[in-house]
Amino acid sequence: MSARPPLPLVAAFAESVIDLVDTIPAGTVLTYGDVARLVGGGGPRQVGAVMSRYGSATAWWRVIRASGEPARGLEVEALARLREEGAPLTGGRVDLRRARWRGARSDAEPRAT
DNA sequence: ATAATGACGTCGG
DNA sequence: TCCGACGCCATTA
Repeated sequence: MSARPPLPLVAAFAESVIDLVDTIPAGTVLTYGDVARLVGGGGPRQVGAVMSRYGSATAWWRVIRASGEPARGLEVEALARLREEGAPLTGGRVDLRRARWRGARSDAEPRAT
């Protein structure tokens, strides 16, 4: 049965992360911390680890850092993708205020309007 | 078993 | 607003 490479992290966690990222609508983004909090496990670094390993099969560019900058080393590519999707970019940075996805129970993120 | 690493986050200056 | 230091948590050396 192990028809796939051994998962470095807990399979449930990895699949949850991939599934959630795959659910992010185009033009919107989620931070690593948000993903970690939504899947309810580990931390942002673990999300990054999963993305680094299996993110290639997902919309990895929709997962960015809390600073609004895309993943380290993939900034250019990610920004190009985001721009294509119509994500609000501000000087090589994503406007989390507008671009952060509010579909998955975002009831835990207070935001001033 | 201990130390270092990583697609990060938050806090203080 | 920008920069640096410390903290997190699982994997790897």
